[in-house]
Amino acid sequence: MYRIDMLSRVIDMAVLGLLQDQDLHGYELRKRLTALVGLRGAISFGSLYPALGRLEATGAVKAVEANDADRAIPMTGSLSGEASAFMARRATTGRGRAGRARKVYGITEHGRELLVTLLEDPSSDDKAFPLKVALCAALAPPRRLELFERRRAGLTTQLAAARTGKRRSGERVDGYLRALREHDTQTIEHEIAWLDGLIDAEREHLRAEGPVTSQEDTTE
Amino acid sequence: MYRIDMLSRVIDMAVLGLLQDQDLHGYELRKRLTALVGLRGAISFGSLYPALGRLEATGAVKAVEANDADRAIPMTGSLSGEASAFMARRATTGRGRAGRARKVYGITEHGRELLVTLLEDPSSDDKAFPLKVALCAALAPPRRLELFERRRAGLTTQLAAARTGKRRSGERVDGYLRALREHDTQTIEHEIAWLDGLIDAEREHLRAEGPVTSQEDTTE
DNA sequence: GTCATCATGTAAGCCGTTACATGATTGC
DNA sequence: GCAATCATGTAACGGCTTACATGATGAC
Repeated sequence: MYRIDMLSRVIDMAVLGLLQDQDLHGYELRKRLTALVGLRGAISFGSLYPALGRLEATGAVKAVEANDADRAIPMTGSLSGEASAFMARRATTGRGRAGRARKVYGITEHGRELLVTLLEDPSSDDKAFPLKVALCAALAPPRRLELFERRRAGLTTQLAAARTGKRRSGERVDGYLRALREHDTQTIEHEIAWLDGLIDAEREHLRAEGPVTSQEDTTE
Repeated sequence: MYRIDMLSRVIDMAVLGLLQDQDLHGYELRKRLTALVGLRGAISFGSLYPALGRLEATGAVKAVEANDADRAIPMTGSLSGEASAFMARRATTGRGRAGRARKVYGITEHGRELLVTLLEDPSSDDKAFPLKVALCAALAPPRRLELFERRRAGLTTQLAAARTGKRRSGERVDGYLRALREHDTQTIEHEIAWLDGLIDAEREHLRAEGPVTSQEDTTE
């Protein structure tokens, strides 16, 4: 069902995450994507459009006709509400919208499941962790907690390795390298502290909201 | 002279940086490289050997015959000193060393110049900044200071953009995304503070060591 | 009338990883 | 004799960026 060959495709995760909130077309999607991952490299059309094609081919998203009342599609220039289906070329529906015919995508049920699968996959944690945090509201609370704890464990290991692996072989270490390593260590410690905050809040929430006590939690 | 098409090749910079200290063969180089960039993704042979080939072809490095007294080549199992040239196959020079014939590389004068060019190139700052810090001892003090200040300016811009660009269009922002952004902001602020320390130390050093006062500084 | 912005796509190329091919030596 | 480590390379493939191709519309 879910093509294994497209797991760990970070862009797919981001696209599904955005479409989960509302239907969007490619151009708008790219703007949101850039805002989402922002600092760590904006994505380009050359990877976005093929990604949308892939997701459509596997049935994770599908083209929709922009007129459902609740899932508002922003018109990039604002538009009232009754945008009829074929406003594409020279239409000037409502208050005029420009450019080529847009293709608006919506997420499918399959897409929602795929998103969860992608978010839960531990092998993509390293490359995609910040994105996963941004989208983790889509996860079941226990899975979310696991995500945070997995990351915390990984960082702890890194920290231990950094501290143990001192002074190996003929490695020259000048002041700049030492300063860099020191800063790296502090950055990791800072992230661990941040994660501890998230983990605490998450556990609090689990205790308050869902005292399930039985199985159901150890599924999968 | 310096092929423009190979600028911003991060691996080249790292290799040159390591060979600058001592002659090394590929296998050993990879271990050091992994220790150097460590956390942010270990490099593989599949990219290292071609990189060495490229650098050799352009004359930035050249194969050497491992016997200069001062530029000791670590034998991965320790070896005294008189490692003769053709100890390759079944030789057992000194105290036996295993495996295939090793190819030991040394940096050339051209390679040293290339390294400086690579380190000074602002366009590779983003991808390679930590590496540049690790190797920045090779830079002239004023260039080093520029590197730090350039980075600081970049981070400041990012921070400003993050603060200004709040609440755009129909963007949904949940608690997790907010927490992520908050953490990102703090991480950037932390790096700026760290850079301020480096910059101060650098300026101090410049004032004490080299009060040149004249030109010479504004060269290129 | 032409520039910027909106909008979608394709093709070429870069850079990197994984997997493969090869082979010697040391230690169990 | 078998696995692990040392050691060097090549080939296939993946995913992303750049550049190109196309085209409509609104603002100046």
